[in-house]
Parts: sequence; structure tokens; C-alpha cells
Amino acid sequence: MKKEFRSGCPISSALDIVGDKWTLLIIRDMLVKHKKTFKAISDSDEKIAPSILAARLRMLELYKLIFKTKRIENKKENIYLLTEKGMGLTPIIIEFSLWGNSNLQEFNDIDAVDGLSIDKTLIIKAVQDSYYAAVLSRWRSASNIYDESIILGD
Amino acid sequence: MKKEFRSGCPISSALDIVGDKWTLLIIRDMLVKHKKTFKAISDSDEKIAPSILAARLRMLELYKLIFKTKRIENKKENIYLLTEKGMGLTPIIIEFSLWGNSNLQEFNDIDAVDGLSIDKTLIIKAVQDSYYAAVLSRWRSASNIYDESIILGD
DNA sequence: TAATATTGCTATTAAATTAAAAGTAAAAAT
DNA sequence: ATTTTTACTTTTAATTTAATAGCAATATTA
Repeated sequence: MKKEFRSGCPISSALDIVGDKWTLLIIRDMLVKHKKTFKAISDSDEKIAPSILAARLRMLELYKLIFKTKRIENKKENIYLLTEKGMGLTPIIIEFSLWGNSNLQEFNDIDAVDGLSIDKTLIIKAVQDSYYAAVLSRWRSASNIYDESIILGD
Repeated sequence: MKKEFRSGCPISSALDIVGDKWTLLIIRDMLVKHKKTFKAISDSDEKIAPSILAARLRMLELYKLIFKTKRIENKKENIYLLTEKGMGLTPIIIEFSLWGNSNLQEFNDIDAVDGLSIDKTLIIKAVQDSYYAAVLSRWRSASNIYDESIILGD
């Protein structure tokens, strides 16, 4: 658990884990779109192949950016949730969104991102709070099970 | 100039350009380490292959994140400089550095990053100002030439 | 209860990308 | 004039990605 890193540089090391075309999109789906299952993530606009998604989820679990659980009533479906480490990527996701929005309009039709004029730290906090309230609050460590019977929005 | 983007999502579009293991490291070398030549970037800790570096520089120029120039006195050596779009990646670089530093210590020996306790926006401004003063200030658009005869630190 | 559909993958194969190494031409330095 | 440096390109091999099909377990529907 050492040779997969090209150097001791924190930027380089972060890129060794999330530096590819798919990993941060999976995090975006979970964090911003509140997706929790293999199927839901598979159905994104960008059409990730199942083999790649499976490999990435395995790797994200290995580095503890996500963890896997189940609903009480469903033995089959896996529920993927972000850990603190994973939620810590929020600022990176936000900065990518801001940069893409400001710098790529001449090359691609970029979807409008609303609320970009608000202060960045507020956006980051809002995204994290929303993920916590809408998704993570249903996680009960007592039984290591994801319990959607707690009725909340989403 | 449209089909290289997977969707209209700004995050996805940003990743279509800088979402790989090398591109942001090249930007780091230029922005933080003030590297300006093919050779200097080749000599980084992470040992990028010349074929990949050449391809990335070409692509960064295409998307106007960098531009290429020469010194008055050297006909051979190319000088690569960041544009505004390229410098706009500073917050992303900083966030990667902070995240890597806080979250990967258990997997890799991460180099100490000094001054992390300072406010983020100050770090971002400091990095950008430093790049401007130490590197970009020598760019004279009159002759489209990089002029190092302006004596400044670095 | 039986048939059908869904989910979460794995397996397979083809295509594309990356990595490593060597080579080259022009210019710079000695 | 010779050697070295720079900025690449070329080549080939290895790895990764992409697309598709398949499959077992579970869940849903009839």
C-alpha cells in the first residue's frame, strides 16, 4: 500500500485516487444527486460502463471514501454512502463546477448552474448539509443498515 | 468541437479536459513551481513520459489554458505560460492539495504542505499573484516574446 | 405459486490510451 | 568543429477503457 502513489505530493496523491474521468462523477452523483445504488449511478447522463463503475466503487471503498450497506427490507440492493473523507471532496466538486461553468462555454453548451453568485463556502456547506440530512441521516450504525423508514424529503 | 464532451454538466465537461492523472500535475508545475519548459516539466518527481507531455501541452494550448512563446535570445526552447483560464484552475489545485493532505496520510507519506492554516482564499490569491509577478510579468505582447531580462526574483 | 423483471454485478472482447524507450533534427554551448 | 541540449516524434508493448453480453440472486407481478 505505497507503490500506487507516484510521489509524496498531496496533489499528485489525490490525483492517483480521484484523477480520472469517472471517479469524481460518481461522487457528484452521490453527493449532489443523492444517488445511492449501482443502478441509479449507471443511469447518469454520461453512461458509465458497469465494469468501470464496479471497479471504481471497489476502489472508493478501499480508500474509505464510500461504504456499502443494505436496506433492512431489501437483501439484494446495495446502498453506497459517502464517508467523511468522501464528503470532503465537496470543495473540489464545487470548484470544478465553477471552473467549467466560467471557462468552457466556448467549447461546449454548459448547463446553467444556479446560485453560483452565492459565496462558495456557503454552497459547500449547503451541499454537505443536504447530503447529510437527505441521505446519511438514515444510516443507523446499531445494525449497520440503511433505514429509509425515517420519513424525510427526497 | 462538441462530441468530446460527455454531457452539458460543467463538472463532467471540466473533467473531460483536466480529468486525468497528468494534466493537473503539469498545471501544478507551471503554477506552483514556476516551470516553463518541456525539459523542466519532464524533470518532475512523477516522471511523465515525453509523448504524454507533448500530447497534453498540445491539448492545453487547444483549450487555451496555456500558450507557447520563446525568449528573444533562444530560438529553440519553447516557453509555456498559463493563460487566465489556466490560472483559474488555482482553486482546484489548492483544494486537491488540502484534501490529499488531510485524507491520504494513512495510505501514503504525504509531504508537509506549509501554511495550510491560512485562509484558503488568501492562499489562492498568493499563488496567483506569485505566478503573475515571477513568470507572467516577463511576457511582452508587443513582440510576443518572453523577456527574462526584466530582473526580478525566481 | 409461477413467471417475469430487476439488480448488481462478472466475463469477454475490441478499441483506445498510456508507458517506456529509442531516435532525430535543430539549435546552443563548448 | 564537436558535443550537448532541447523538444519533441516514433515505435512498440502494456494497461486501461468501452461496449456488450451474460448470469445468479432477489424482488415483483400475474
